Amino acid sequence: MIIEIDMASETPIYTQLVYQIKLGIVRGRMHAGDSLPSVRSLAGDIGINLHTVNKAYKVLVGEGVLTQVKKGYEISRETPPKISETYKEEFKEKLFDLMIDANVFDIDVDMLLEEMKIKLKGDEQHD
Amino acid sequence: MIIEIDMASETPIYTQLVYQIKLGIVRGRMHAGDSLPSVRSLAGDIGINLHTVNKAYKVLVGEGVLTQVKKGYEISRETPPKISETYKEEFKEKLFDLMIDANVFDIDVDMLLEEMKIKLKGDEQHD
Amino acid sequence: MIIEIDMASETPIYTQLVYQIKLGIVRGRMHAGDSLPSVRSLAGDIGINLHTVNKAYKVLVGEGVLTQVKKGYEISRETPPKISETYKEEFKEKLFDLMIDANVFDIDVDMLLEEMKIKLKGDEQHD
Amino acid sequence: MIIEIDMASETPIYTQLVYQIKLGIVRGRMHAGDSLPSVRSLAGDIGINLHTVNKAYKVLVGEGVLTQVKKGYEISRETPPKISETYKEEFKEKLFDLMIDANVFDIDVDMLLEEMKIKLKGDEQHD
DNA sequence: GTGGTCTAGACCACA
DNA sequence: GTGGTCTAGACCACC
Repeated sequence: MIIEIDMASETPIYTQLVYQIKLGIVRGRMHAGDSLPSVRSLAGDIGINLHTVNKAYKVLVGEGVLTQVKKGYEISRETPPKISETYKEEFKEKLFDLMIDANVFDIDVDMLLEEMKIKLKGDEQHD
Repeated sequence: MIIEIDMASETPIYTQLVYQIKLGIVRGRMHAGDSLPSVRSLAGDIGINLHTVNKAYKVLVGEGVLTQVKKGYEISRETPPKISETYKEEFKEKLFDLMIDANVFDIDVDMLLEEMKIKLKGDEQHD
Repeated sequence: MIIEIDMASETPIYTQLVYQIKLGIVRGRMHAGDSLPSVRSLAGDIGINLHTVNKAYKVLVGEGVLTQVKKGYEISRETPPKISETYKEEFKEKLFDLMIDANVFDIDVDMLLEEMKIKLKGDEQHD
Repeated sequence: MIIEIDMASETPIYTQLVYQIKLGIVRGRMHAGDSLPSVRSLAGDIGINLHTVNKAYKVLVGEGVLTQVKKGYEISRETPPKISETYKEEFKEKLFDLMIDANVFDIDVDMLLEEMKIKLKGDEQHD
């Protein structure tokens, strides 16, 4: 698993981890039913605290992205994970705030989104 | 000034305040050179501490959105405020993370953006 | 009298006024015994509050630069004004702090001082 | 860390703290990458409020002297911190005002500067 | 009236 | 343990 963590970023490490795992799914590197590395081994590989990995996994379980099974964690088999209304509200709030900034600072969001669609596909094909 | 703060939200109050003020500008309710309510009066109106308002104002000054003058704070007269490269990077990161979630949870971002463009204009015209 | 006040500056107006008056003396535009404009007229000319001009004059009296006489204020006849040890200590502190910044931010103070010596003389001769 | 704060001074405590930290760097007592004492521990040691220390640290981060990392604050690794034009203008203003006073009060700045260069080096070598 | 500074104490998120 | 946020209340400088 390829995980990139920026220790200097202001984004909490567990949050970065959450998004890196989701990114793996979006790019098609990980599929429903795949099992994840153990908390201990992943923490060791990345060089971060056990608790941090644990928290990231718990968050993903809470979102329905991962499922905890006997032998550890795996990608949930039911897709797409159902998201709660409150989560969707949070999502919209965040997006709305970003749009406000885009307006205030004159950022071209449409162009950025095009870039990102490409970046999201990433190396989807070489997997 | 119309300010809506959700005390139950996990978003810090000062951050909400920052976005509410920016929203006022984007919607055309406040214009370059307009002066803002004093730290104490706004705090009193909203029912929060003056330090919280102060922090929001300071953040906006740091972003170039507000300017501090002898008699208080006002909307910066130079528009649009130039945004630093590092800030833009942060912006892109946040947007990228949102796009990941949109993919994972099958959210139609394009549709949401249309909604938001309308919401952003808001009551621009009745002012 | 030529007084330049920057209302947008973070330096208090009365402080700017104090320095502008001292600058007039240093440049030889004003001499011992000269009387100053009345508080009211100067405030009117600059467009600031009476209290502000008053405070500046009071500070200068306190420093021995001005003397209050029946008809108003005049430049002290005794030169150079004696300064207290505590004032000199303050002066040294300020200068020391500036030197620290010069070191940290790699500013060439010697060069700046040369510039300033010229600027201080200013239009000394055309008066 | 050696920090000297004058509680009776009219200079704000956080400002004194800012200069004391810079002085530590200039004197070579602290180097790029060194981590600073935690906000709370330093506040406790000096006997001031943690918010006051916090503000000093924030100012230094804003100036590029300190960097905030996950585990706290550290001296920025990139040296020297680049200083903005507006900051340099402020610096020149302050220095100019001091030079005015030096002229008015007949203070020998050149001599003081020599003293200060020695004081700045301080105990650089015994460390 | 305005903002600036400082204190004291609380709760939370992160690692 | 670390910093982030928020509150409450105080005193001061400036205009």
